[in-house]
Amino acid sequence: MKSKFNLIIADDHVMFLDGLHGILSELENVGEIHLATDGQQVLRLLNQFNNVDLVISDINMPKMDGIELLSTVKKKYPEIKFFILSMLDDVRTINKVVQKQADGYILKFADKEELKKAVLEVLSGEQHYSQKVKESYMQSVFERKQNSHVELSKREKEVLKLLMEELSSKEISEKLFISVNTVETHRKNILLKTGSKTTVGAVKFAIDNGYYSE
Amino acid sequence: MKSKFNLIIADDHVMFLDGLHGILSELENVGEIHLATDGQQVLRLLNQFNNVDLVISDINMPKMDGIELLSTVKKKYPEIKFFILSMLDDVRTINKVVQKQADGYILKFADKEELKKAVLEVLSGEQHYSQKVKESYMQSVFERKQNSHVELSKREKEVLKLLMEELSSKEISEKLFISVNTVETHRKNILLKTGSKTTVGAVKFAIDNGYYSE
DNA sequence: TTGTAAATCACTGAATTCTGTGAGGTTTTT
DNA sequence: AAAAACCTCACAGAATTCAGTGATTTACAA
Repeated sequence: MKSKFNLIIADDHVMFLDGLHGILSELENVGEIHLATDGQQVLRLLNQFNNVDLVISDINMPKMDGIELLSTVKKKYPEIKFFILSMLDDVRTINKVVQKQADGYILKFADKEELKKAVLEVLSGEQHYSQKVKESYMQSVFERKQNSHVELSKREKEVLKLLMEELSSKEISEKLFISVNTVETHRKNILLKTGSKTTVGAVKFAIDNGYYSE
Repeated sequence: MKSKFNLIIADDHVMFLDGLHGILSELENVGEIHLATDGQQVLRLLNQFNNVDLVISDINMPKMDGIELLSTVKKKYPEIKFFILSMLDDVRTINKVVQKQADGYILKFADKEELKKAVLEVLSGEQHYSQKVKESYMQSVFERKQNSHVELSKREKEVLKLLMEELSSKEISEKLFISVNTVETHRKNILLKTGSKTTVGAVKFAIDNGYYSE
């Protein structure tokens, strides 16, 4: 294990960045700390310095957000540790982060001791997720079990996607060059498969399962 | 002008609070700094210490948010300076803060130098608003009614929430003990306010804006 | 080859949503 | 005190969705 590690911290709130910088410089085995206010800047820094060990990043940032940055970094520099420091604690965000193999996820509600601990853990190869994050993730895993075996057909997905754009059955039928009756049948089957009573359920399903790209 | 001023800083992100504390202790004419993680705690501190000169507060906080706290403090302790430190830069929020006579509004995008400068200015009786805040406010003054910001009424939120549970208008009316016609009117207005063509749009809005807790 | 799933279409009737318009009382803001 | 926003209710017709049933064709797999 190295004695000095070099970091990049990214957050578009400069003031928060200043605070983080202060907190992390208190750690003895931390060497250089580079600061960035958006994702692209992080990539430039990684290009410039080839001795970076850990990237700590917020999610909401201009130009390139933390999730996208995470993907990019993990693909291009698989050996670099990456963890998310965000105030977002919703299920969907957490899912994305876990899916993309982040080494950690800390909420900004945490105090600086937890942050320091997390940094040290991640640097030594462990993972560190906030308690709340873990709970949310468990919950989502449980929820997913309920509709994981749900598979929509290709056509049903197309219909659902257009439905998400607030089109009526008639409008969808015109877009897909099929009969309104057919669209209605597809919708019926979508409700059946997703266990929904109304279109509302189908919309929630679509969002939960990524059939809808906002 | 006093030589030492005492502050209270309030933010529910403990880590941010730590950072702020560090930054502000660098100022020479700052004396005691009290920390709080919600609005009610600030009120308790004000009750306990009668030598506080300035409160710096975030907006999003549990128990009592920054706006409400601002009102309360300004009413009860008109001589105490108060400024908002938030990441919210939407027109509506800014309007409220300006209306309620805050001594300043700084965005978390600012750097620590601006924060220090702002603190000193406010302590010496001036106001300090971030450039962006001023711009947003100006814009809102000109645009007046063109508020693109969507705010649902309390009742509308209730209806939307039940709608998200796949209830029909009839079922919602039974839950809220109101007429079906009323529910329909609320739904009508929800579609209007959110600019939706169908319920699908309302559902997407609900999810995007956290009106739906999965 | 037989079966299963998918995609297509049709018909009906009931239920629900959407659109439009109006209106009276309450609460909040200005 | 006046204005604006909110909550309530009503009616009505058009449009849409939902539920149930059944059927043909294709495609892929057991």
